[in-house]
Amino acid sequence: MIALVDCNNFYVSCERVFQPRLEGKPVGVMSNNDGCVVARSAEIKSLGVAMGMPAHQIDPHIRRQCILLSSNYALYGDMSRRVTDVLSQHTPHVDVYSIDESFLSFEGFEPETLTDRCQVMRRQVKRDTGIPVSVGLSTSKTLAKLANHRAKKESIFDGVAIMDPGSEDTRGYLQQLPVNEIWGVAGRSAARLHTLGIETAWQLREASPKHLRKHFSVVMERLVYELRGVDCIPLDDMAQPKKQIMVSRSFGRLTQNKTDLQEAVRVHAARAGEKLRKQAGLAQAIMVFVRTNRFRQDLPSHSKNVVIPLPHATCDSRDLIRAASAGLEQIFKEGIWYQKAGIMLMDLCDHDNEQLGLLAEPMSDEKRERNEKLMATLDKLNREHGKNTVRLGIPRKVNAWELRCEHRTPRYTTKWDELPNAIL
DNA sequence: TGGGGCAAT
DNA sequence: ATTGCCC
Repeated sequence: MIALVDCNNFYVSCERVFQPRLEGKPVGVMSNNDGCVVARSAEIKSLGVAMGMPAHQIDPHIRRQCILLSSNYALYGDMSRRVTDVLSQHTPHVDVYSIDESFLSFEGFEPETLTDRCQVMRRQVKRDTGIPVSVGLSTSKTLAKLANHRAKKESIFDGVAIMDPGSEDTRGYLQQLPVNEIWGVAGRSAARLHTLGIETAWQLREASPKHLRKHFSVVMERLVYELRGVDCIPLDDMAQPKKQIMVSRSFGRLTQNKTDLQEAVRVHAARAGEKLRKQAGLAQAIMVFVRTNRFRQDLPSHSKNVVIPLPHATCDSRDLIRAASAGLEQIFKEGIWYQKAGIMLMDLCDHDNEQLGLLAEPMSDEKRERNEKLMATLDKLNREHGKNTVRLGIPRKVNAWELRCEHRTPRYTTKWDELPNAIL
């Protein structure tokens, strides 16, 4: 059996742990740059604030009743780790799927005991971390996800729902469920399914996998089996090293300033290097891209990218920064109002599969070892003493590309000087 | 008016 | 290489 544990309104719940006065109020958390609403309390949902809605599009009358917070990823990341720690006490197989969702394998456990077991787990998460979670149980990840959805929606389940793939109850549920509510089926795919006469989850389950593979892809074929209760996506599938690594940010405000873009690209390249070293990989190319704000039709639009091959496969931030800066030189244009810059590491490989370019001279083992040691030390310092303890090149304190986050709460759990204050 | 990743084309 | 799609 597989359990999907999903935190309820996760970012909002994290904020409420440290600000209980937010309980019962319409609270939303916005994406980076205070752009869109990405987490909503039940109360703000019933005011009609939709998921992903741009904050500035909320009706001013509604907006006045809401509390909208900037994202506080330091807090959410730490709370997420605490939740995962509790889950790990209940089964050795925890696969973290996203910041607020984990798949747990309960293989070998008695299925009859699982609902009770998960109730205990759920209460412990609430008691130890303050975060409310819901649990869906079934034999495939897709059904576990649907069971989780029911655990949230139908109060009879008290937060833990189990779906037997062969039961009448499951059949009835799937028969009334529109395909677009299945995990992995959204607008476009749903519309195409409709043209094949498939409107409900049950019809998809009963369809021919081969037929669907022809019209869609292996992903949709798998989904049919998943709906039948056959688990097709192995847990460690998600722990595989990434094939590409991207770091990009919109700027806090538009900028024409080349220095802003240079700094942003350097910081992004360094961050990407960190991610790359974490998965013990090497990159063989890096792409740099810049673009204007697509929504500003009053300004000239401009979007450009360039791929820079790296002379040798590397995870050294200095190499990545150098290449990224060279790339920016090629695509930067004066007089353009830029909104976003980013880099993508491509052609990733591991240390054993490094291919030498035709013209590349192999680096001496001694030199390579010194470089690796330097990067390892850099990562360790930033890990143990907080990020930005050591950085390559020093960005200016005030710049246009720093994110907007005017309503961010304190980083209660990760910064000594932002601890919650118990003295009134 | 977000960020990240993958697979199909 | 680029685009579309998904969360």
